Amino acid sequence: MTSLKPVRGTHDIMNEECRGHRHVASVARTISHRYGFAEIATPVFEFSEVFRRTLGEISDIVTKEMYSFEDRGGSEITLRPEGTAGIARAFISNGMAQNLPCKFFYEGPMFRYERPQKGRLRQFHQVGVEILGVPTPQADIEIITLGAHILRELGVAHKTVLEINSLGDRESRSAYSKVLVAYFTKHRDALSENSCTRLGRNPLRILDSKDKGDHELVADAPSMSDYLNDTSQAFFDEVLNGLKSLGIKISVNPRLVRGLDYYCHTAFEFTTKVLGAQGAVIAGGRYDGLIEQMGGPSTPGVGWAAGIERLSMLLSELPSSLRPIAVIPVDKEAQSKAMNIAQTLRESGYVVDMGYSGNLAKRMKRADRMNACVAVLLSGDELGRNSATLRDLDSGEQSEIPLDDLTDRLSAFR
RNA sequence: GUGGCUGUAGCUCAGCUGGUUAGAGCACCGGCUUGUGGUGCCGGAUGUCGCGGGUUCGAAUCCCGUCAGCCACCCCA
Repeated sequence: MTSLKPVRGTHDIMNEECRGHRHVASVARTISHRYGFAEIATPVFEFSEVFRRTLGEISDIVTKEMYSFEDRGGSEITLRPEGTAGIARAFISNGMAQNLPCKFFYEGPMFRYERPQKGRLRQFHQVGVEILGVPTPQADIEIITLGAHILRELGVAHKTVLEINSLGDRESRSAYSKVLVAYFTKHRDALSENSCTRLGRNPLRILDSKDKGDHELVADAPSMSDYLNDTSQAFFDEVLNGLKSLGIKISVNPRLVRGLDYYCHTAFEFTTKVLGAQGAVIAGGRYDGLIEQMGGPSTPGVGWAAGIERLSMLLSELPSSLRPIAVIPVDKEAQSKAMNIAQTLRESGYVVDMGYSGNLAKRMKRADRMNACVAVLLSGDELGRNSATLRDLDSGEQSEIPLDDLTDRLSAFR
């Protein structure tokens, strides 16, 4: 056991946890489907270039978190660290610009070489959605509403808040960026070490620094909202109003930013306080520049991704699973007939458990452990009379019934 | 990548300032009950005390290293 451990940051997902993951994924899938999103499953690995181009050479993900390797044919391959890049690639590869808009839902494992922590693993799982080809705020509104809907359906909405901000279009953003760099450069001495390095490569990120000293500087820093040009402001207002009219509660957070260049306009996160430091459960934004940056036709996009593990930890209870029916042969003569009966029941849609060995007591015990609702006891004698014993495992009541009535009688336990 | 805490049975943990056969509860297996589970009673099995090295007459206990987990930074889902 000591030598056969899973790789750091990975683990085996089973039982309750597995059911939790499944539940999150299936709720996300069905609700997304209701909004017209079609599922897409891109490969879990791509040429490394796909991620380098979309995530940018300087992002943390690309510089230190990718699982990359050279395959036997000499290709540079990377296990996907997130889902959008693969979809953008698929969009271009398949010439999907021909029938816009495209609405995609995806689900699956992602890989990032990070130091494991609560809500942060090296192999983790996401569900996500993307809308490609819609330049107007309707897409932003729809996609955020979808996120809120999924959280509500999962019963975790009350544990989250929706934070939202606008990064403006390219013009607004670069104007703001200049002012911000100037401001922080002036106060460089007071800035934390981390933020000083961010000043050079990613000044916007200073805005959500966790350093206490930085907070004061940030509080007095020029605000993005003052630098949005008219188009950008109008866009943001429309998103905000649209969400309000759909009854979505929002909290505008002018310090919410996105690191990567191609992000513009809407940036949002559904965050929670109950998961410690890893508070974002759904995060996304608009990325009008992405497809073009990858070499495709200029196509606007907006999307989000959600962490299945994180959402799953928020779940307070799982939907109850179907209780099985235990089919129990009491003696050897009944063994093969029991198989037949179990098979018939399974084919008519019942969940049936039948153990492989053990006397009656053991099989009853097993039925109990499996949380079976009813046991069908079969013996040679009874089968000779064409009957079986039906035992209600909750009340303990049991009676002998004709085999022909079995399916009907069991329907009461469905 | 940086810092702090932790690592004893399948799980949750106890084991005081080093002292000889390493414990409990839950779970598991068996029996009371050879055709009846969930409660009860009785019994049983299970550990290279994370791994490697060191100090010592003696290490689960102290020291060093390493690996892993947790928490935070960083980053993000």
